[in-house]
Amino acid sequence: MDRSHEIDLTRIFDTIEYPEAYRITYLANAIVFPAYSEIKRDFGLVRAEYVLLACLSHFDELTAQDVARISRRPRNTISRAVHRMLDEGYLDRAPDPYDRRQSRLRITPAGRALHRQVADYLSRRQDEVLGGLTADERATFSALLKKAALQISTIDDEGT
Amino acid sequence: MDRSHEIDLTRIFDTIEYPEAYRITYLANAIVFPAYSEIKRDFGLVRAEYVLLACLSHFDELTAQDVARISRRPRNTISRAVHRMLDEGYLDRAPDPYDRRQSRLRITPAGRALHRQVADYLSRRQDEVLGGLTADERATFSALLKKAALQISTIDDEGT
DNA sequence: CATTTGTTGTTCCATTTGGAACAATATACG
DNA sequence: CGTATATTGTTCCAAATGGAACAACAAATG
Repeated sequence: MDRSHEIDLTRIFDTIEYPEAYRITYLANAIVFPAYSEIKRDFGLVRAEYVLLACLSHFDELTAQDVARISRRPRNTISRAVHRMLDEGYLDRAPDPYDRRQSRLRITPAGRALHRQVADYLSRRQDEVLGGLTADERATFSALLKKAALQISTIDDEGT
Repeated sequence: MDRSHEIDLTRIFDTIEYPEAYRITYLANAIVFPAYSEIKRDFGLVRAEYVLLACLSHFDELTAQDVARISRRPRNTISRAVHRMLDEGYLDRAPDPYDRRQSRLRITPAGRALHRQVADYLSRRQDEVLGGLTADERATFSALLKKAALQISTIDDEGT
């Protein structure tokens, strides 16, 4: 416990030029990093891998490209994750009869079970971090997060 | 514009097991990634580097360790960033007379100028993403983000 | 004071990462 | 129909990344 020069390191939350962006990324890091380390340690899963499992747990059939779009991650990282998860038996892949470039991915029961465990780690950390909010605050927060997140899909799809 | 199977990719915002965590990281990615790419392209700065500049723009003297704590990034990445920014003349470093393990870092005017440019990229993207919120919503959102962010400092410092 | 324990900044190394280019396939358009 | 353009999944490669170990120094403990 040095605290020798004793500065308030949280002051930057107010003074930074992009306060919301800063706080959002700060929160994201604070939630995801610790959980991510545990997940890697306990299950050997890399980020793109559990993202893939999460997506396939909530859509019953997706292409790799779909996953990339949902998760906003580069296609090649998803491609790698797909191979790995196929090898481990967490995924099934079937060629799309109508478009031979792509394949349709599905999660297996084993994959789903793994996802549930991983999701627990993230939920726990999420609740820890948001534990300081009242139920009302949290509901409001959650709703605003959703609104902002949906806004992005609007912005970034408009070029399409 | 294929949209061949036409799925609503945003459905996962509601069905995911950790909705707030998911939305937060989604927002963080959506804001930071595009800005980050531009910053790398236009200024050749890597993430730890502009984080370092941001910290030093808002505290007039910090050690590398302080920066690591503020930014929640591993010390070695900060160490690298310090060397690079020193070489480029964006930083000054002076040995701490009271503790010869550490040095005191300060930003130079050139560093500050660079930070301002970088900050613009992030502000712009932030405002784009949050553009869908009303002024009231945004104020509420900002306050809740801050509260949650501060909560983290509490949680994670308690072991100290 | 001596020894143990903790901290800082750094280097080393293996892994992860994402951009770019690619072949295969599909779509658009003359 | 045939040629140009776009899309999908993949491989290649260079770069960024973070954990672990390290030396130098400081603080705590007996």
